[in-house]
Amino acid sequence: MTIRSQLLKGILDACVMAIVEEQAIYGYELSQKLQKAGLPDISDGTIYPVLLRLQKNGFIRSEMRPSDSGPNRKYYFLTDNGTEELERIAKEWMLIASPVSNLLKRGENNAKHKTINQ
Amino acid sequence: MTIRSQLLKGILDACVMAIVEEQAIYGYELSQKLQKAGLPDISDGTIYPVLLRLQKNGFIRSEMRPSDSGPNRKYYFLTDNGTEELERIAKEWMLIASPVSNLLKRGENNAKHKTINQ
DNA sequence: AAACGCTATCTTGTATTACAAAGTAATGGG
DNA sequence: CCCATTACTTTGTAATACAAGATAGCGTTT
Repeated sequence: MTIRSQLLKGILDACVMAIVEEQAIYGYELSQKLQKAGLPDISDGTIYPVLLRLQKNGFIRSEMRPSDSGPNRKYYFLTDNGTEELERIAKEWMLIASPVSNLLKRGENNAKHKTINQ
Repeated sequence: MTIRSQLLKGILDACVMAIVEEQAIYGYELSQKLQKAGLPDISDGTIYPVLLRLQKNGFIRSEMRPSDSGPNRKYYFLTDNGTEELERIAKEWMLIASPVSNLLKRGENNAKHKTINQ
């Protein structure tokens, strides 16, 4: 498993909900949106389970619609519960991301750090 | 499992390494450092497995030292491999954290977003 | 029509890891 | 001697990103 996989844990659901909130979207298009948003190479084997999970939990709902070119598409919409959940996760994210980013900046020049214990 | 648990996945190792890089430290003290850094309530059931994993992978090494009050302490140091790994994870973190934060900002006012599909 | 490529979705299995829970052990104070 | 505190370890569980594979509709080319 890659580092990236681990970093995405838990936050991918919120990313998907954030995109669905902006506009109703179907799975295949979603992976392209994620790519544009700066999260490339999220495979459909990842995305569809996320969508199913979100729907099962009542955070999104779906609606089949025909396509001009190709098989039917399942469009997803954010529910009210989904909006609440998204807000909750977004808050938690900020709470975690901020201190982590600070820690990982590591004071720019680490050669300086020679503590008593070293 | 909480949202927070998921968000911490994969990044906790790097946080621990970042702290160990600053100064040699033992497990018990580490949880207090994490607290101060803005990551409270990381239990020892989480921290010690992290330390064991990092050591097994050669990213940190340890050294027993007597304590003035209580049992001996196992101090941890970052290895050269650890420094490299930390840098790798830090880069990946920035790559993920930035687009995620953007997505989760959700354009401040979402009431406006009424697309054709809604 | 047969073959192909693209669009689109779903399912199964695996590896990883935060955390709870429980246990072990050393020290010093009462 | 008991107990609190410090300090470390082990075991088990739940959650989830992803690979891999299966299914199927549509248009274009052969």
